[in-house]
Amino acid sequence: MGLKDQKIPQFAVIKQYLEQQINTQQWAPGRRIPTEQSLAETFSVSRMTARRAVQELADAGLLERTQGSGTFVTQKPQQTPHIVLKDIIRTAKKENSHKHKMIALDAVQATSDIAKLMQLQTDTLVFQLTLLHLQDDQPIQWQKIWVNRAFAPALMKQKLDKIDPNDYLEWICRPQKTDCQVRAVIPSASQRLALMLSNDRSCCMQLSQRAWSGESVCSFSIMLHPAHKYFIGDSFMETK
Amino acid sequence: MGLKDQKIPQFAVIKQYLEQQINTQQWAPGRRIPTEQSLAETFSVSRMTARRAVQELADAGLLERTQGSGTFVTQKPQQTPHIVLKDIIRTAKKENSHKHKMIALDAVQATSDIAKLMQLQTDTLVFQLTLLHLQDDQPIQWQKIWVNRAFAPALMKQKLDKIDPNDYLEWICRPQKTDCQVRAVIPSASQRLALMLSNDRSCCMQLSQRAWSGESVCSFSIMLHPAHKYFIGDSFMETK
DNA sequence: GTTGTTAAATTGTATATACAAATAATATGT
DNA sequence: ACATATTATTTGTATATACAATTTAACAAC
Repeated sequence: MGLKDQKIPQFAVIKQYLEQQINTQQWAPGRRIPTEQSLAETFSVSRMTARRAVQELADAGLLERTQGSGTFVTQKPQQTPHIVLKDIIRTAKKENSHKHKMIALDAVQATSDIAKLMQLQTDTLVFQLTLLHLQDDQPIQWQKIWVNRAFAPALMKQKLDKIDPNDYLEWICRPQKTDCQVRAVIPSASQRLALMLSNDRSCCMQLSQRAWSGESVCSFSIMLHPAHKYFIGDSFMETK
Repeated sequence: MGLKDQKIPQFAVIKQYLEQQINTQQWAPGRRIPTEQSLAETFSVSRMTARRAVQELADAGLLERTQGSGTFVTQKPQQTPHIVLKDIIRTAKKENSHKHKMIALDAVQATSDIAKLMQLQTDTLVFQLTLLHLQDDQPIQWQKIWVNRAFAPALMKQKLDKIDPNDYLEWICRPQKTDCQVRAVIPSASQRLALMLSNDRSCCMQLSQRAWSGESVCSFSIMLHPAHKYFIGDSFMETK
């Protein structure tokens, strides 16, 4: 065999060719690309092999296919930007610079708002935790958690001064899915005090998160971060 | 044929079965799933059909495959949540409830900060636009845009009262990539005035976005939204 | 026991074929 | 000219088969 006999499969070769045509705008968005049959003949492969190349690019969103009509270059990449929600607590824990402080721990009746969010009856008993997270002894997050008692009946028996309630809950509930929301808010007086925000003209990034296990809500959590210590997205603003 | 003879293809049936086994934890993460051959026999289909079901779930990230060994349920220790950055201006435009107002339009020398962000020499001339976006005649976004003149030399000749500068820039620059960042900020006096925020105890969600074309930055934009009119993520807080 | 070889099992790539389903183009009938 | 029917094109689903590549297990040699 020749020296250059790579193990690049043929469908990958076709895929590469198609990608190149699309990315270099040789094939404008909306334009129809060669049929599977045509590609198969051009590259001397079977239709199924050509099909795989086209199909995978369609799955990736570069192409759109309609039965009977053909395959077309996707009109709008239409990239609504995605961003990752960074978990500064987890980061701090990895650096061993994290501590937490329990502020309050009660069993209370769910308000109608909380009950709705957690899909429980109003006045159902839920655990309510308030805590403060510190990094290098500086407050970075004020957190309030409401916990569905069905998922963590022994919560109040735990040594929640030693172990982070979030870790305990994750261990117990094993949530598979989460809802998230990000808002900018003005902290209350007590929150400002806890976060040591002297300036009364300060605001916070509030992260709300609902943890699901199957069809039930295990917990609902509100996390408040001082705005100057937390942002989300790419960190291009502080390059150099 | 029977009444219930749906057009559900067989690979989809197998896919559904596999998904169910995984989601209900019947097959724990890390566990090995039946081989293609085995699935083919169980469901009385050819191996290629069974393969398709497995492959598509692997592509979706639910399964992991290794040649020679087998197919396994993916272990996902934790999922860092992703959220989409909603573009309320685009939404408003679709509802025909959008207007915009130019506040300022100049050619200025880039400050060192802006120059760094846009990868230009300090003091390079850039266009600087300030505008206000309204939905149903209510201000929803204050925006400041810095534009690389190389990408839009004729910008100031446009009728930017009629056409949204963002649309013009997208048309001209055709950005392929964007950097994004979200912060909570306290608006300045002029911003508060423009956004009609009477309360001085209000804060804003600030979205910074850098648009790239190839290796160059076409524009940098800061978008300020009143906190009570803008959030990102899932909208579970206002269900019902 | 350790090492090397062989064999079996499993996924990966590829082909040739057949028919179904949806669309687009063409022909037909009035 | 217009509506209808037919045909051709193109993608979608499915099968049967073959061989390659990789991993795991079993076995043999030392």
